[in-house]
Amino acid sequence: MPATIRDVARASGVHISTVSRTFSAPHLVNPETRVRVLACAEELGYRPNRAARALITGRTHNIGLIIADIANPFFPPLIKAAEGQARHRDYHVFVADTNEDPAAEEELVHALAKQVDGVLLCSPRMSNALIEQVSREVPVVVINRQVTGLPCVMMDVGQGARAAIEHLLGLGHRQLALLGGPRGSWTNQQMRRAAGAAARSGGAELTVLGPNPPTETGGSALATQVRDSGVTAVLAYNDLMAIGLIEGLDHLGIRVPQDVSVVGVDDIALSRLTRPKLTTVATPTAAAGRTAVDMLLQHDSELRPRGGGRAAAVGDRRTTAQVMLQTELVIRDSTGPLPGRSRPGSVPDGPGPHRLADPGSPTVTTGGVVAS
Amino acid sequence: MPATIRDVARASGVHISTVSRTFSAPHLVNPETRVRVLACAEELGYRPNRAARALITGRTHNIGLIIADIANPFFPPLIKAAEGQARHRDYHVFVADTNEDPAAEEELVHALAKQVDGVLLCSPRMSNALIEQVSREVPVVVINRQVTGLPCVMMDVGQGARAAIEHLLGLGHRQLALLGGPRGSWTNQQMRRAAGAAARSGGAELTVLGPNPPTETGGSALATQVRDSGVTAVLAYNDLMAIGLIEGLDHLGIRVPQDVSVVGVDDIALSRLTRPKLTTVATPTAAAGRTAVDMLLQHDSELRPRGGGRAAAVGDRRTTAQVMLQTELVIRDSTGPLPGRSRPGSVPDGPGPHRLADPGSPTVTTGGVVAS
DNA sequence: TTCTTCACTGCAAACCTTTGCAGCAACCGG
DNA sequence: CCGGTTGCTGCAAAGGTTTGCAGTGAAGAA
Repeated sequence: MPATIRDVARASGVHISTVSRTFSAPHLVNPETRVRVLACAEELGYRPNRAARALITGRTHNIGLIIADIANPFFPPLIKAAEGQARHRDYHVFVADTNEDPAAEEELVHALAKQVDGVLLCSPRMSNALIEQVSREVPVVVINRQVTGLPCVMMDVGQGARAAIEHLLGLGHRQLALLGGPRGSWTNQQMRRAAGAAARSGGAELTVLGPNPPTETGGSALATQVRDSGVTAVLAYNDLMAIGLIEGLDHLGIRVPQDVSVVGVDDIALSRLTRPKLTTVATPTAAAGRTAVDMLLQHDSELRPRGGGRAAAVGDRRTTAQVMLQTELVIRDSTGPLPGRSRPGSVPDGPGPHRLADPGSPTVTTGGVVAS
Repeated sequence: MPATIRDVARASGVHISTVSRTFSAPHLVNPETRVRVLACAEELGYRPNRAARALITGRTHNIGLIIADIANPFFPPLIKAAEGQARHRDYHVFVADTNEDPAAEEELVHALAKQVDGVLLCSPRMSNALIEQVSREVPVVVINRQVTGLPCVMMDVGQGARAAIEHLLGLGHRQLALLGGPRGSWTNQQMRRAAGAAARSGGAELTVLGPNPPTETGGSALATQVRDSGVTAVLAYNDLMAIGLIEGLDHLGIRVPQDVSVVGVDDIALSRLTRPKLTTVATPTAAAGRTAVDMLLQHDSELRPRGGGRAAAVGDRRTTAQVMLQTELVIRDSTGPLPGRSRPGSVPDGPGPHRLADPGSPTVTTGGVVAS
């Protein structure tokens, strides 16, 4: 039913190669011929078959985006930013969700491999070794993880966690807890290390609870543990867990921030909607999406050798940069002074969130260019 | 670099067709040969090129899912359900986001057309005529919209809106407002019609405000209008708008539900997290995702004719069913009795949500099978 | 022994497109 | 009038796979 290039050629009385050129190199064909061909194509509803084109050009003009959990509101801004950036470069993004399952992750990248020019691996749960292996099959940019030899875009959650801990120390807290995220998460490691160091150097004690599923339920399930541990302030792996925890504490009759302070990570839209509004470490998710697409497509314009070897596909790994994006602590209403010293009952509604305008572009390249 | 079928054939000393059969019809090849071929394939890291396979079989084993806005928490459960169902049938789902833009929508389905076996059009914003047109290019199942002659899965928001209005009437409200959704939304029409009828037959007045963007901001922007209109209860197009409205009213010093009652639609996870918890119309989004995939793939097993015509691709339209899924009103804390009669200050925390277990499968086929 | 059947494998066409090369006509400068 | 350039078009190979058909050898039946 769908018209092929041959149908158009027949209808317009030219060779198929002329039709092909009409679409992929219009300047090579006579204007008169061109309009005739275009008219026929229009009439027949012809659209070039991208799969067939990909077979020979080696370019699909698609990129894959693999993420752990679409339902986590952390991802949509990243997805949208990546889509927008890709669209500018005439690429499409296919999103796939792995349900936090490393096996599904691997299967997906294999399924995607031949249908896309590269994949963005976002917050991968699989091992570094496996990532390196799949990166030999298809160009990969890793988001939210550092793996040597591969292009990565990371968010400096270590710095964020440190800022959060220091904020809590400044409020007088000395008994702190960290709600760990999922096993296999690089972010989790970074936070743990940085938070631990910050707490130690502030003379405070940090209890680590976890690993846990990085969801609201994961957070609320920890409420009793948090209560029993006697801590007065908590840093959660992400906002969802923080919100879940607040919810769970509420059920136990523990108030936030009067009795316990809670800090999240991500600054998802939701964190502005809950009561109390969440103090959190804002991560530049949109910038991460844009940057990752740029890195994957940086060699876009390079010509592809015909015949000889396979395509020097997009994202040729001759220079692999590693980019670290900055995070920022946004102070809202879920943190307050240590219970003992608080002016009871009143939450300081004072200065409100002291946050700079949306980071967007202040991307800091720490890794620079690394030869591989 | 990536190994092709030819490399494997050479390595294992057989013809490429044997290699091909080893993967797509193992019973046709000698067990000994098979293990040898598999071993070589394993060693070379060979994976069949799905694009090339699709070129000849006419089946990509991919399905496209086009949605208006990934950031809307309404969609993720649907996406996940569709992915799960597809995986069972050995299909992959590619998700794409249109940013609520009808033009992007059309472009996307064209881009997807040749790379998938069918597309799920979820809450489309384009015209019915356009949908019918693209459905001639690629099999389509429409979600959240009724278009005659095409398979559709809908949620009965009309019934939901009616139930919501009746709930509000029961609480004594007579001045009602409906916060409209985006232009081009079928759901919007259904709600408007049903809510209008229910209000009329209850002797109440219904003001329609809109159209509006179906987001939290869209809701909060309407706060002053709602105040000035003097209504005492509001039904919003979706939960996001409802939550935004509550937020906006809060800034104006108007309390929910004491001063104004608010009902949302969708029952997104978030609606259980805000304070007050949202009264809302629960929609069976997961079931919708599953059902849509099933409908698209129902002719999966049919053999494809070689040569002759093009593939009788998936979702052959010989019988096109239209399925209507039921919705359910979930009463929580954002609705209360008419201000005049209320016991001031206390929100009835009483019976809590009186909701049946997650609907899941109670899917009701209203349309039955329709010849096309 | 001869014929049939069977299990397996090879051959080659087909899917739809891109692209290097060659052909061809018209035009230009000399 | 000739050699060269320019602008356009056709030819055919290539890309990786599937699959109908035909061929092979061996086993079984008559």
